[in-house]
Formats: sequence, C-alpha cells, structure tokens
Amino acid sequence: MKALDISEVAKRSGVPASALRHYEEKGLIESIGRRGLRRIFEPVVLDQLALVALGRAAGFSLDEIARMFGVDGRPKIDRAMLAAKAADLDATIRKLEAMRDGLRHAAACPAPSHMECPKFRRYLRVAAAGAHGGRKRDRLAAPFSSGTGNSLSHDRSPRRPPVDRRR
Amino acid sequence: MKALDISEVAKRSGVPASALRHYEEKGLIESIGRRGLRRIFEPVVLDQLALVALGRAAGFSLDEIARMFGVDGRPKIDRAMLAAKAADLDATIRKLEAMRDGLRHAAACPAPSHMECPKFRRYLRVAAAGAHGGRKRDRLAAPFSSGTGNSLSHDRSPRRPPVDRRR
DNA sequence: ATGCCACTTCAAGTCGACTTGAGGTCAAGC
DNA sequence: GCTTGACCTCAAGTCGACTTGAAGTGGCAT
Repeated sequence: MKALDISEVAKRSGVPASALRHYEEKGLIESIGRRGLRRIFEPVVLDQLALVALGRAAGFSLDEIARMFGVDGRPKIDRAMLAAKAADLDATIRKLEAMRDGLRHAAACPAPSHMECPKFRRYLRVAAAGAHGGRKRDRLAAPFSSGTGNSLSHDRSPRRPPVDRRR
Repeated sequence: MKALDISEVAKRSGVPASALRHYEEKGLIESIGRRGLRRIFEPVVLDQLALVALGRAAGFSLDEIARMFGVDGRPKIDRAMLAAKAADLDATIRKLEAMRDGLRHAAACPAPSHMECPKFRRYLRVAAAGAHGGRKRDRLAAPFSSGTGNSLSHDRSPRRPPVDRRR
C-alpha cells in the first residue's frame, strides 16, 4: 500500500521526524492516521514537503507558507498576493546579485580597501538601494557552506528583524 | 567637525542605537571615543554599516561578516573564500528565481492544484535541486510585504503582548 | 547648583523553527 | 508473555540578532 510511516517520510525527504511533527502541528502537512501511535502519511506529503522546503529556501516563514498554499498545494490566498511575493523575491534577487558581484569583485580587486574602490561602492549602492526606498530591513539567505572547506556558515534559523521604531 | 554622536549615526543610518552598540560589541564597527558616556564615531562608520546591512541582506551572520571584512572594508580572509561565497550566492539566486517563477505561475495558472501542473512541478524541481546535493538546510530570505498592501507579515506591534511564560 | 534626559551598562526577554529530554505506549520479535 | 526500540506527548532548551528594562552617569541649560 501507499501509506508511509513517519520514519519513512523522514528518510525519503531528509526532514527529521521532529520537524515533521512540528509541521503537522503548524498545519503544513497532515497525517492520514496512525498505526499504533505512529503517524502515517500519504506519499503526496513528499511533494508538500518539497514545496515547504522551497518556500523556506525562499525565506518565507512557516506561517506564510501555510497561508500561501494549503496542504494540497492550492493557493489559499489571492493570486495578487502571490504575485506580490514574486515581486518581493525579484527585488531580493537583484540585491543578491549585487552582493554576489561585490564579493566576486572583492576577491579579485587589488585595492587595499574596497571602500575606496569605486566599483565596489557601486555594487554596494545597488544592493543597498532596495533597503532604502522601502524602508524595511529584510533578511535573506544564508547560503550554505560551499565545498571549499571554509565553511563558516553554520546556518540556523532565519529571523525577521523587527521593524525598527526608534523615535 | 566630522565626529558623529551615536544618535546621529542611528538617525542617518536607520540602525537603532542598541544595534549599533551590539555591532560594536561584535567588532563590526568601532567608535573613536566618548563624549561623556556617549560613543562617537567617524563618518566612515556609515559606509561600514551599509556593508553590514548588505551582508545581512545576503544572509550572512554577523560573525561571518566580521570574518569577511575588517571594519575598514578590507577583506580579512582569503579571496578564495570570498569567491566561494559569491558562488554560494549564485546558487541561492537561481533557487530564488525558480521560486519567483513558481509563484508568478501560481498566481496565473488556472489549475486547481499546482501540484498537478507540470510547469509548477518543474519550477519546484529546479528550486529543490540545490537543496539536494549539498544536504544542509540552508535558509534564505524573508522578503517583506511589498507595497501592495497585501502585507501578511505582521510586523511586531510596538507593544509587547503580556508575557505568558508560566511553567 | 540643579535638573533634565539622552545616553550608559548589564541582565534578561523575544521570536521562529526546531531540537532535546523525560516519561509513556505499543506492535513485533523471541 | 516479555522485552525492545521506535515512536508518542509535552515542556523546556537552543541559536542569532537584537530589544527591553532597571539603575546609573554626566553634559548642558537654567
């Protein structure tokens, strides 16, 4: 039969069982019953998990993901909102591109201090551009350690910076 | 004269004073002295803060940023690492693009469930691609509500709800 | 000289997404 | 029929980046 036991789902998806329980509690996935105490899931949960992972990778919170898509992958809220999210992502992408170019340049440029390099400053300006107009510090990706062995990034939790309200 | 008082820096940069103190403690910026108790900074701190904001926007932790650049904006660690970070960012960007396209499509596609739409699934596959090879749950951006008025992201209200930590 | 009050320090709290731990349950294998 | 071990629940802990609160300090205007 098609029913998957939680450990099966964990194994196939790479998502720890504890996280699966957490997702279920949050309403992101649902189990179709129990075998004894054990949760059992339909195989489609694997697709749902992929969608969740994708949303998380794009920086959405679990709550946002739950609001964007039902467990069936059907958009729950209006399409305009999805389009807006897409637009947000687009702005995000442009900032990341500037950051990437800045880093790339920093790795190659011989200038002693990048702050004095006009090219670098230009990237900086581009990247900062978004943060300025809209006035909102958003947070983005923690790209993971590349294979360089330089892994400084031990990633963990995202965070939304609280809106700053200083008088 | 050029020295800026902390409140000045906060005002000009949009970064709360408490965060500035935090950054100083972390070694991301430095004050050049005190006037009474008040920290004073050189104007260049504004550039440094822009760099920090940029790094944060790209998803790096404060520690990583501190390791990548000294307070002077000079790369502290080897250039290969910076290039590697750039490559990471590049992979990230591609995932985000897939997510964006997926959302864009979800907003337009009439299919009842996106899980059944081949196009959507393809975006999903692309976006999920990176997550698989590296096997590390990376986290990315939390783009904020765009200006569409669709803001689902409740930013923290200024007043804290009553603490409920009963145990 | 006095008061104001924006700053200071330091400890503790917050938020999200989980993880960890203690104590409990149960289908299965011997 | 008893042990085993993977699962269960629920509370509490963790991590990063700050924020908040209490209590203190000192420049500046009166």
